[in-house]
Amino acid sequence: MLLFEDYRSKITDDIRSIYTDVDPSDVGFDRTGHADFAFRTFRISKSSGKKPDQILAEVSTVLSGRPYIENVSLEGPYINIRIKPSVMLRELDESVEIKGQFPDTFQDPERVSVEHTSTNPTGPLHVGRIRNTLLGDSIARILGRYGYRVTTQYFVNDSGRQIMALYEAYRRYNSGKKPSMDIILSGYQRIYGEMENDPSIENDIKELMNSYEKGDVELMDSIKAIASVALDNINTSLKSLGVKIDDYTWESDFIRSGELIEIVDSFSDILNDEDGAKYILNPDKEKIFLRRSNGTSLYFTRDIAYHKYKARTYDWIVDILGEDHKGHAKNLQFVLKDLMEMPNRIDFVFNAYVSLETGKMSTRKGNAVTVDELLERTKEEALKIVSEKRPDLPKDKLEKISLSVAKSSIRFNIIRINANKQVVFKWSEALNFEGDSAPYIMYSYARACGILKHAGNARPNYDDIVPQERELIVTMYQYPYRITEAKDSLRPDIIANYTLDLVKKFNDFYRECPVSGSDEKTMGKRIRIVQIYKNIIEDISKLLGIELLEEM
RNA sequence: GGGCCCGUGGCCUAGUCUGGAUAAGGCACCGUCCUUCUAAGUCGGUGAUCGUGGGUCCGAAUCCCACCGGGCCCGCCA
Repeated sequence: MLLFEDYRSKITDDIRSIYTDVDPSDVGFDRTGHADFAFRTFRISKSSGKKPDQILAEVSTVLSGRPYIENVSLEGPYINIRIKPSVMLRELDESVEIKGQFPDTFQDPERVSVEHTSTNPTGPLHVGRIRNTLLGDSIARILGRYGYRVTTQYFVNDSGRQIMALYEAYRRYNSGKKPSMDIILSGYQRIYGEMENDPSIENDIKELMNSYEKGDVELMDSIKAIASVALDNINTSLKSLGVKIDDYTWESDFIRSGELIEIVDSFSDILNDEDGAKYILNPDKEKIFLRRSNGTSLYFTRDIAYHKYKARTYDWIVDILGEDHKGHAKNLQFVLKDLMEMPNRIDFVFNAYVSLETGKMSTRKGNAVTVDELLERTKEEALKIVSEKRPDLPKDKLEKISLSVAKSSIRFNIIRINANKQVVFKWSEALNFEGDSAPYIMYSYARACGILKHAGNARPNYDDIVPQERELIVTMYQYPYRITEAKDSLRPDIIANYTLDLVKKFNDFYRECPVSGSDEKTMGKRIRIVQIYKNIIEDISKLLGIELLEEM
């Protein structure tokens, strides 16, 4: 959990001590610039018959006794509440100075698993997939920041039909050659083309699945070896964006262990049969198949086993899935919660698809922008720009800056959009580093570093706060509320959009409030403000995967 | 046919959960500011029937209903 002075709760509690029936949603941050907090009196006026100025008098009586309240005033039907900026600044400063961060985190014992990516190892990671990756990675980081003990998970498919096709392709076309991503991918694309005219392929795949399911260890190992080549390639791409997976689980592990058979057997009471295939019914009377008629297992059953595995270690299971998995997730939820009565909290986060202007992305059809390609081109573009802007810097520094800009931009552009919105990938947007972008944030950080480099020493001071300072302080103060919101709704885009708002406030401050050269009291105050800002941007950068630079 | 998601200036996005003060940013376009801590920045301007039509409410981008447009799903695939 997060530790900080929660004025919103305090104010809400005070108001509710007078009007017990007040709706907490009537007390909140004001977004219109009238105050810090606003209390809407409509409902209380109606229920109590009191006029707004009577309500103001009563609310003022309670709130004016609080040391953090600056003033309480009435504007139409709104009671506007302002917090003393010096108190907020002191709160921020002491947290940063003493705890090293604002807000401070109290380590929660609860353990959380965040599964993301889990893409089939059949080809290089592409732009359509990393939306899932980056969502999951940021969610994991946000939950960790909030205080949970978080582990990221990747479920590796080395058992499905697609992987058998991949392996069969390698065996037919490239047997004996050292497997590489190119060889694997081209074979995979080729076999789906030839399958239509050559029924022997289908038969061979079926045969492979049978041997596999019977526990042919040699076959399992061979397939795992091929899948590993693709997985290594994917992992290299993940690493290039700063994504780390803590735990890989292979689907084949549950076949080897015999657990899948136990799971199907455990449903014997409600199991139905269709030509030897086994299924159960969901509440909508739709069939959920658990085993094929030829006895081989299905992804759904392997996923049950995987979730049983996760439930042994984690209190809270979070799965990031493509929106095409909504049906799968609904059924999984039904089986785990209703049938197996799993007590763990389970949440699914869905991401809508990223398409190209030319249509859908597909590994099989070779119609996709890979992560490596995206990173390469973005880096080139960044290098062009930074070389123009900073001809004074040496080559290696320019390279370093462009790489950080590229990684950060890619992550930020994807993460700042609400996950259930469909996205069309456009190079013109990916290569734009102006406006609402990662470099905008990074640049403001570099400016903050510049200020601190130029400023001298001065004793901290919290007095005589001017409007631009106040706006920045209030926005920084809101940070823990935004972390909490993002954690509750599992939405990193909330943090991304908050950050843009925060940077704008910092830019206003930067323009209007010189630090070095100002009198000692003013400088003492502004150095503290800049240091807090720097600290919060550093904190946020870890949540969003932005690589900050002291100069750029 | 059934289910889920999305629709906000020319383009992209926030706000929708929890209804409330002038609908907030960015791109593009026009104009401004580098003798002061980095101009990847700043300030100002043009530009929005919040998909359409009903309804609820003192009050609707936000809630309800219908419809339209786009996406996804409805496999013994994953």
